[in-house]
Amino acid sequence: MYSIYEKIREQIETVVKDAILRSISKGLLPEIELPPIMMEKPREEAFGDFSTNIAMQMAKQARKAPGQIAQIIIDRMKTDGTFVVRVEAAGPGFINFYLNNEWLYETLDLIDEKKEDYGRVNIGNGKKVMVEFVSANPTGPLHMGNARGGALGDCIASVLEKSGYSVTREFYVNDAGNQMEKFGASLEARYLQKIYGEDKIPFPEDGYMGEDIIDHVTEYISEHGDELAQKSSEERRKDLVEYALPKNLKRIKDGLARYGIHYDVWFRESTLYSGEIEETMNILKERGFVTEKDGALWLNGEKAGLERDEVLIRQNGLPTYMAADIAYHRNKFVKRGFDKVINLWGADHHGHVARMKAAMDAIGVDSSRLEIIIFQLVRLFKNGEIAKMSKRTGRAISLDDLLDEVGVDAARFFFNLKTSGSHLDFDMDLAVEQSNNNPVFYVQYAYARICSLLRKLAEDNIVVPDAKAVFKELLSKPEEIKLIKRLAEYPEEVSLAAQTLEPSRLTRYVMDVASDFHSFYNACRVKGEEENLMYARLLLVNCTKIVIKNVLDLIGINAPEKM
RNA sequence: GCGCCCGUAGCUCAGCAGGAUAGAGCACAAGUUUCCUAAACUUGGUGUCGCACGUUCGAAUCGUGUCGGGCGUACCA
Repeated sequence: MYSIYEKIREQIETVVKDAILRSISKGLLPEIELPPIMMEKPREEAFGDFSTNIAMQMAKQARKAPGQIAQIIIDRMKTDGTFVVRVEAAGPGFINFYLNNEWLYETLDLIDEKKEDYGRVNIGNGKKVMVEFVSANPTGPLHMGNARGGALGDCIASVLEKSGYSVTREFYVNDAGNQMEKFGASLEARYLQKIYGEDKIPFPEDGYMGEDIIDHVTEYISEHGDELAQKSSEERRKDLVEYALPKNLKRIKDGLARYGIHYDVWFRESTLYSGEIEETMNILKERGFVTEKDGALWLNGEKAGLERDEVLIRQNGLPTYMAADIAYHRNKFVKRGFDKVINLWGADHHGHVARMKAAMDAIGVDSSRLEIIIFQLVRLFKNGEIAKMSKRTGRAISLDDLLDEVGVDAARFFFNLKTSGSHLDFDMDLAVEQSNNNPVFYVQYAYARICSLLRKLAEDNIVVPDAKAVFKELLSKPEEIKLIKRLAEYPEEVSLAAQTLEPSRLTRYVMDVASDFHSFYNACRVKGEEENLMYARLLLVNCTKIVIKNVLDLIGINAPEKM
């Protein structure tokens, strides 16, 4: 068992199902096909600990009023040997269950037993899943979009790991194709401008405007001089790219490492050019998905279910980004055998989603195995004003800048505070504020407070007891009960975060844990209480510590023992 | 024009495999510390769920239309 919810769900399902079957056999309900019995937590505490809407689900088929059905079921319900102490029909036909506190005390046993594994669930069954994220162009520094995608992707990967999937984190390095051409052309232009003067050499219209390009050539010249001016353009670009690309990649790698992100695989686009793109194009040809026109090779839109045709191989013989990407995804699924692939793309790439999915079906890979998460872009706020970031204008606020200003914890926390679909305004002033306005501090403070309490008790040789040896039934104050209920939700939260691919719910969850803890702390003393009560509370405090730590570890945020 | 995302309290957002009086945090106001970290807690009001139709016993949640904001619509990536 990994979760008390699991146990309660089983109990309620069994009890309800048995009651329904008994009712049917007595002719009180018609013989119908049973809908799945859903257990939910009522919004209001007054509606019991858990409820089910099964009576309403059955109403149509059974041709009876939901309230009536609920009562029939309840009258035949046998709850011996379960947590359930009272059942009632309420509202439009809900069946509400009231539990004794035993399930809460078992929660503490479970947390104490599992410790850092509390919250681990198994919905993945070891399935191989890849999360590909950030995959920033190695033509410049990481920007805010990468920062959000990075925090999100890394946490999604962590949540899936906790949920029983075998996870690979991957970064796709676009070290080939058109943008490398543009990168080379941009470097070359800046190089020649340095030597002959800015007004003498035009900068390519679609070149990379960033300061970093200039920095590269400045460094290059100081290390290697200006003899490249004499060489051919082709050679010049090649040398400059070979100089700058590894530097950019290292910077990206270091920046992400600082951000707490470590990849299993850095996959280079260039490796696809020695056969795999061609192979993939041949498969598309064989399956009849391509047409040739105007000297180019196209993906047939009509056949693939797209609005229009898409170029795969240009007139000049070079594959498009899309051709490489199809080959890349074929590599993920076919060559490397991932059951499921999750890609994180910024909103500016959403147009590519339908095309990639269609392309997967076209090469014979079920496109439902490819999940693409589109996250909305970020607006950075500082001093109440929008702080612009743009790789093109050269006035970019990079990931490094952000981390310098707000730190890793705040960045990761804030980027995981909202659902990926929501537009995100990042308030840099709030992120560094050391007050209760700042949710990062709020949560970390709760943890530090717990650690401090434990230290104080340890000074008097009072240590956390074994859960089994504690009189847990002494925990009965509203603040204690509320906190334990919250802790009991954790595995469920992990499971939901994995299913919806929304780690933001864990960030919000840990804020709730912190809040419930602070309330408990203000209402209940530990040190100095009667011994049995003190140990019971001490156990609860330590369980809270375990849960907060587990969540913070999961989302990659520091849990400070002192603040 | 077409496509995708978003529109819920003054602000930032949850809720959206339809279900019980729509929730948090912030802001604002008043209180709480001889006591384990007051970076904390307690109490207080707020909503045409963008708008309009439709499906349903029941819609913030599903469908259609519409308005507003963002993004996309290249032989760019």
